[in-house]
Amino acid sequence: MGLAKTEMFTDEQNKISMFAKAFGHPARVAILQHLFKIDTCICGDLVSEIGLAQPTISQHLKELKNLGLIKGNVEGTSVCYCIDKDNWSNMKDIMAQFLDQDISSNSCC
Amino acid sequence: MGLAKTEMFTDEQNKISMFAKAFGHPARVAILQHLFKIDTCICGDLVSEIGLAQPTISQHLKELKNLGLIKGNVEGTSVCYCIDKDNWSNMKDIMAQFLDQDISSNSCC
DNA sequence: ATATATTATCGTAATATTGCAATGAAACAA
DNA sequence: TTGTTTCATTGCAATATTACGATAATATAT
Repeated sequence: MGLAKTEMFTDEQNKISMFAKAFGHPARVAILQHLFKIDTCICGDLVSEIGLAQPTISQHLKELKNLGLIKGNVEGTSVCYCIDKDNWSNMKDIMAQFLDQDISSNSCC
Repeated sequence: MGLAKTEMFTDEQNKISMFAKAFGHPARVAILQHLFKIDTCICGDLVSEIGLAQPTISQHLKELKNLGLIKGNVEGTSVCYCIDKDNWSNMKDIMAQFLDQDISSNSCC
């Protein structure tokens, strides 16, 4: 069906999977890494940096923006995209809670 | 196209996105959380715990197993699934490197 | 006004993902 | 053997994702 049954899961589980889905494409990982690296960015840079077509990059940026992980300011004819620090930090806490679960030693495998 | 152009990205970027994709569905998040919680598990438990049909759970388990995040031992008629601790730890390091990037303060937004 | 530059949106094609009913495979019990 | 239990696999339908050409929208420059 291609449709996740989100209503049967907790808000936390849905939130984790939504953030994870955003990182589930190497282009978005590359975009975020580049935004961290230069800390100020316009989309044109990304198109030449990443190697995908401009509409494709624009679409990936839109997804990251909808999730709140980045924000963009219009500056003349171009748009300046950056990491949204507060939301990134918040996301990191949620993901860390999931990734850093303790593993006890009485495993059967 | 639905096809990610993995060849234009680094191994690290592809690895991050592959792990993230595994966490990109709430059912797999729930499965992993449950495996952490009880530390010994058979698939039957998960079907009643999660609420999806048995073939669906089995498919999600297969994906997690293929990535190496969990492993399964056959025990009579049932299969015992657990977290693969070494691989989980390794994945955590890779994800942390991505999530914990420093944000300098000369942002434009 | 016209041209240029930059980004967003639309439309479409190709592929991937999700979910489940039906069925298969393997181990065990009676 | 025959049935039961448990999990995997197959096959299919519905939806989502990815990518990009064409085009629109906006701001700036000449």
